[in-house]
Amino acid sequence: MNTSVRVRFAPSPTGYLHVGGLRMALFDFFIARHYGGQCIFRLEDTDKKRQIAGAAEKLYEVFAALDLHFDEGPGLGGNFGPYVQSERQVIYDQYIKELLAKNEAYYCFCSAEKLTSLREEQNANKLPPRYNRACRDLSHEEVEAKIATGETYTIRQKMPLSGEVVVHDEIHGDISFKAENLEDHVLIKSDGMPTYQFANVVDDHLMEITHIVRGDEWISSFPKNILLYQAFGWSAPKYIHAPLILNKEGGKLSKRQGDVSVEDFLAKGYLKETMINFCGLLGWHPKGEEEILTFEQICEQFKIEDIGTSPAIFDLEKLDYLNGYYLRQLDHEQLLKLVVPYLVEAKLIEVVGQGYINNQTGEALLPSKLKLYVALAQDRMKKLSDIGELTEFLFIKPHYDLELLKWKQFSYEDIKTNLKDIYQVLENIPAAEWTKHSTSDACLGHIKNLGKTNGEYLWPLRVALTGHKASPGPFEVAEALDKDQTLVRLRFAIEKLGK
RNA sequence: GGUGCUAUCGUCUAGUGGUUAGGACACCAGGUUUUCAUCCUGGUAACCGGAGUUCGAUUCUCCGUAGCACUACCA
Repeated sequence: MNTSVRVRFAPSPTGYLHVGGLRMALFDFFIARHYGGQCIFRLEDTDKKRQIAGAAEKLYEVFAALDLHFDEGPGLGGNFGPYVQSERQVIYDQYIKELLAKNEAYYCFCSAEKLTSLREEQNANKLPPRYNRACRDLSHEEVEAKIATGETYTIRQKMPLSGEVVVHDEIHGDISFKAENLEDHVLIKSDGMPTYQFANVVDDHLMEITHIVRGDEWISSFPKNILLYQAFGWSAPKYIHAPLILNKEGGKLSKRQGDVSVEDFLAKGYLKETMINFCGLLGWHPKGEEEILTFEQICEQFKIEDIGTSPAIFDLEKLDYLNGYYLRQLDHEQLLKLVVPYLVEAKLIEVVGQGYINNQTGEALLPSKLKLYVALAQDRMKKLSDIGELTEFLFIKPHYDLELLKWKQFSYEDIKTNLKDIYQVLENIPAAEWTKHSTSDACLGHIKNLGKTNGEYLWPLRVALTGHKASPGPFEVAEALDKDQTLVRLRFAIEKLGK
């Protein structure tokens, strides 16, 4: 018997990774890594109506993008396979026979229509909708006869008729349910496939899972699961029901509202560090006051007993903050690499061999220059996809209203004079010495000598270079642009003012 | 309707039978040689309600209220 911690992430094949799913998987990883165990991936594809081709591969891709790697799973190997439930049919067949033999389960021949009308009737009479156990006490002969005539059937679990079932959750403590509220639920569907409730328990036992982390929505089926373990005579693993993640309105996070698929977040340019840090903090909190944590740091700190109990709202503002923070930590080389696909998408550049071309002008762009462009946006980015909007003015001469050049109550005449003045100063700086420091020193020195204020020179200068009311400072922009382009833009502004 | 879970600033949360109830995001103000952003400093802001236990409850118990989940041959 394996004594180390084993946890599993067991998604159904929905075709994408939900942020709630990521949070669950993350908790699994944190536990596995903290307590020194294995994290297993198992695909729960027992619903034939919801089959999606390549679901496991798609999920693997997302996890790979997040640098998260399972220890066992389909295609990964491991001694407890197969790790796809649809490939485990013989196992379920064997175990349901055992349950039947132990008289812990029974055949049910009630049709779906019959069950539906029963439910409707119960609802109409304000009774709790529950299976009436019509087939629970069928004799062996009756069952044989029905099967012989080809009647379809399901197999249901025999629940206790009275008493209380007390189950223990690692964070909620004991939870008790009255037997009368428990239903003889279906274990094997009429197509022969197991339900989640059955496959899950059998697989968790066979795969020697020690800790089950799942969402709070499963609490209501918790007693059924425990009863199944008991029916088999197995000891149950520890259960951890983690709080749900809600949207801003306090409702369920759903695909319809967008913003639930991890792929989408990644595509928009949220970094893996952000997703891991942010989702890791949903329903769990470190002991200390530092909230910016790497995967490794969380693994080190993560304790099961620190998992919270109340639902958490997925706060996009904090996600943006966190992503901005991680973006600012990147060096320019890393940032450039990450941002190139977004610049291409924004049609600002094209990648040609090892270099780039400015898609707006058709001119070649040195990587060192592009790096300067990108660096200008770094402090302002919330996500990688912001890059286009933030740097567009560098690639193409900006259009702006004349009025934007005005600084406070200065006249166009004043602005024009100042711009011409600054032009002179800048023109005198040799191209080879053109840096943000040299331009800044020269301009600021000049303004100071004149006894003027920075704003009356620098505001129009900045607008002339960027065309925006909010942008990086003029000297950084001038450096990124180079001397020629800076002077071109200045002349353009001066001409504009001349009209 | 039934069953269950949950309840501290707007949000994520820490915390305690006696605390100036702490941090982070957001927000506001000031500073950082022009704007925006960054950065720094400061600030506003919370224990759902009612009983009970107790010298004393935000903390423990009960009731209520609210939110959410489940209530399928879906997971």
